[in-house]
Amino acid sequence: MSEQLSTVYEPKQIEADAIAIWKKGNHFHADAGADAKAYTIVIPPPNVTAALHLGHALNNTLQDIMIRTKRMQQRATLWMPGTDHAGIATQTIVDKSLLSEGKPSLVDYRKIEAEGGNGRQEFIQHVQDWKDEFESRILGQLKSMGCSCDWDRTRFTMDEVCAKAVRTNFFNLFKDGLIYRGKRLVNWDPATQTVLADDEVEHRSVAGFFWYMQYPLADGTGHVTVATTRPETMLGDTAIAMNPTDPRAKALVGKMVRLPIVGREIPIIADEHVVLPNPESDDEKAKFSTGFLKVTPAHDPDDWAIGQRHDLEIINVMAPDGSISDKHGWEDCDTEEAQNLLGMDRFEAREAIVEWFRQEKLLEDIREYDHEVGHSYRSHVPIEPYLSDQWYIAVKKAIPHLAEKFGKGDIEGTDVPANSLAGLALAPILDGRLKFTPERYAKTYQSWLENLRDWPISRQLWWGHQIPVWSKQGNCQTAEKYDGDVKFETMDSDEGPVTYACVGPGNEAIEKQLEADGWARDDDVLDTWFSSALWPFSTMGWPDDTPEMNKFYPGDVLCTAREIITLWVSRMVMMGQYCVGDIPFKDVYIHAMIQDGKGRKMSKSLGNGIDPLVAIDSHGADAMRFTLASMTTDTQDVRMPVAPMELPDGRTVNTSPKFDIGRNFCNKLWNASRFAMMNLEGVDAEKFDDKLMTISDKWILSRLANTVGEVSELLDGFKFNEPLNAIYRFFWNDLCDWYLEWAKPRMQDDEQRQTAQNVLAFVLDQTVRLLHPFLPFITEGIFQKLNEIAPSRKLGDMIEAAGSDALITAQWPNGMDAFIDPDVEESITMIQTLTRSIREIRNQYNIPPSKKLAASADCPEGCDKMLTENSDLICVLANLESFDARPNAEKPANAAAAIVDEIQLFLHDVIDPEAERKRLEKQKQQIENGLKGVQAKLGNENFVTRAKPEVVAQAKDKLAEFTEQLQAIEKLIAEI
RNA sequence: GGGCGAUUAGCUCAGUUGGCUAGAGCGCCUGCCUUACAAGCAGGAUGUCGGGGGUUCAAGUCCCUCAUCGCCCA
Repeated sequence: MSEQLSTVYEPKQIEADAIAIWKKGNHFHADAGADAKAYTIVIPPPNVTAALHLGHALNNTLQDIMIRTKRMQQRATLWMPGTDHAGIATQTIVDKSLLSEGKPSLVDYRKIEAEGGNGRQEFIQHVQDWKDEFESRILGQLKSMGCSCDWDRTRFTMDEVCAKAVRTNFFNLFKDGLIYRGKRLVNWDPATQTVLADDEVEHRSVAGFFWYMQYPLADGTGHVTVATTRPETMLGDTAIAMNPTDPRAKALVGKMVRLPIVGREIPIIADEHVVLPNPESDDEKAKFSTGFLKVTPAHDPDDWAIGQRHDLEIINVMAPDGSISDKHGWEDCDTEEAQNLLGMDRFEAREAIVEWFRQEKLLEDIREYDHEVGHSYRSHVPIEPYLSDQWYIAVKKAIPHLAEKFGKGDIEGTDVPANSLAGLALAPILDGRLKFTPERYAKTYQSWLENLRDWPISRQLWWGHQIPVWSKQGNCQTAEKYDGDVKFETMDSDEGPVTYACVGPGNEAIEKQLEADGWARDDDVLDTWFSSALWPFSTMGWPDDTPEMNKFYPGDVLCTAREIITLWVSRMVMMGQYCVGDIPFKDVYIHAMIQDGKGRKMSKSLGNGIDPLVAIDSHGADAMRFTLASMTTDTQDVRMPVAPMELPDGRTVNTSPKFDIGRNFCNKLWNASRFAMMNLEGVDAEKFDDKLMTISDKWILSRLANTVGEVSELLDGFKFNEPLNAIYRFFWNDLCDWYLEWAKPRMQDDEQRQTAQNVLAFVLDQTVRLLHPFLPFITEGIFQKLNEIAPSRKLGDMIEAAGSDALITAQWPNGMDAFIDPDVEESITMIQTLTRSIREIRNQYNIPPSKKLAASADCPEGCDKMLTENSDLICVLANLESFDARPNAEKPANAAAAIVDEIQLFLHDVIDPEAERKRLEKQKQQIENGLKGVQAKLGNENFVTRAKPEVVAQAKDKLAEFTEQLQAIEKLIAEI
């Protein structure tokens, strides 16, 4: 690293070189047999639907910072990488892509499968191809960002190792009686035709209507009017409900209503759920209510509950695709009007039904109404509450055999048993074993678990872990011939009892036997989260007793975004406890969400996203990481202005000018290092003599020591922007702005060269160590050059930087506390303040930078010695030929003056009376302002008597100082 | 509907337990290619800390309230 190198940092080559060094040394690989204490982070697996975006870049940069720091702190460090199959999301996106290419899509493969062909396998092959492509792109992106994952251990949620964990866990849950078949209303996505969990439903405000429809009484004595936002569900109405306190209830409850179109006679019932009408009310429901509620148990969760209370008939009038159908539980579809509706989409049917009521003069009113409607987070169509058979996990059911380990009975203040799945996840946050950073997110986690409902785990998809359950009509439990891990359960269904056989992993022979005996495997797959929940240990080979499980579980940190808290974090803790008996991580770090410059979420559809690879092309990987880390505070959102930029290769791409911050820093680091290397020729650690160290040497070492302590502590507390700022200030504002400038002349001086060289080599070494977790590439590059030019970095017997072939495994800076020297720092601060003051005067008088001046100072007894001894420091950086400090020094004629703390500073032979008066008046004004403030405080008796003594003392010191300064400046003004 | 967060310089953001004249980077103005760096150096200007009320000797910081924006959950 010397003259031949570019004066501008070029990341490409350095990045490639560093990657080669790390690969050759196999430094990312974690040794399960190491003696050192383990440190484990398991990646929140990115899903294979698409390439990574900037949010992932942030997420993984932070994980890499933690991992690299701990690796340098000599922990046995594992960062487990991998990807998630993302069932519904990937299946949907592959289907869409097939459609857009005009190829056979899911509909066609379903047909093939239904006709006895291999449609399922053929479709899955397409998804598999997609997965292969995106997995490799994603892993490539992570590698380009410098993520030091243990690539040899890369996992995928559907690979063999993870699949075994899934099978094992399902089998255990089944054996524990926690998995059951349930028929109830689910969130149904008619587009993708699968059930969705509550948290896969997005609520959106929709401008809709209330339709007021008249239903005639069966006895011909009149009608009731119902208000509904979903007229199409009326086909499945099985009652009309009224509030029992409604004055009309007495006469009406018990009567029958003839359901229009269908002709079904349904009862009027009393239920307190019904809201009484009140046009004046602020409550929207009361405002729009007629007091009569149509009850459709098969198509509305509230109606379902009413149906349960009154034992109402449940009539499902829709097919899984959301069209009106008499094939799924609707038997009295006899009238012509009803027949006409069959096959219509639910929204077509809505219009047709409204139109029918209009024609029949039964439509009383239409009123506009904005309301929240659940939409599929994947297909974005409105969710249909739909009656369906699904597999559920009982989350609040006590598990007797876990009572001993985890306790039993409800956790205080909740209805969650300590030995239920929810309880297993709830307890660690309550007893403090599990911590969130920032802390406020613990509340999200806690309240979610306290209000958890049973979790539906089956999905009507093909892409995923197929449910390992075989079924057969009847009670078939006496099946001793299946020898192995099989658990039988007989459950009731509409068609009588059905026996289910759950088969554990590795029993293929039994599976074949079951099928030969007429058992049919469940077509459905498991919810994606079922396998994600196991990720912290399935990746390590659980349920087998592997070296990885022994060494690296439980892990340390999960780093993720806040929308993942309920989806992932809670289930990982739950299953970690249930499967392994311990929480999968102690800390959960929740980082901010990246928005564009206008506060909008980055998204493909808005075109405001940034591809990390593009940012790397435009600014370099280190620059991107620096900027992302520097923006990471405890806030919820960060804004990242997006702007198009033309790259050298001609592409115009979306990137962010914010990455300039990182690029500028890298460039500065590059050049400071280049300068250092140019001056380190001939450095010899054996020639270092601590007695020759100057105050500037002691000062930079003191500043370094402070920075090392600060940075280490902040990183342990999951701070990212603060440690980075601390290093920034140290490197740029101390090392570059002052120390390097002071070192320049010393490098030409035979007496001082070796001292300056050794201190500089040591400080640069420590600086790149501190920066390495943030900027792995450039720091590794600099470290390699430093190893060539200054192989040994030590300061005599005082301290030695432990050598290493590669920075990635070099020892983290430590043991520097003895270098902290407040007196030295105070002296240098004074020298800097004086220097700045001189520069300011020079600037204001427009004195050419090249012109050397003389200066002197009237300073208090005591600091004259320090200033005189170190006058060269001021001379070098203020471009003076001489600087002379004495107590009671006289102001020379024609000198400009300034007050600096307790010092009067004189810059010789530059006087311009008018300018000087103006300048001094301005400073006088500042002093007076300060003085007024302190006087007001001390004049307040309450302040003097009630404020803390040290605060009062401080104010008194300030008063004395301002008073003196004011006298001095008034004298200076008078003398002009 | 419940919860969380944000509102500080033109922009993006810091500001720890209340306590010196509220900071940084970018941008802006002035002067510099001072042989490490113009992606740089030196200096400068810019704030009723969203509005209102309260607690306190003292509030950007704590409490109440209003407004605007965003997120999570139902």
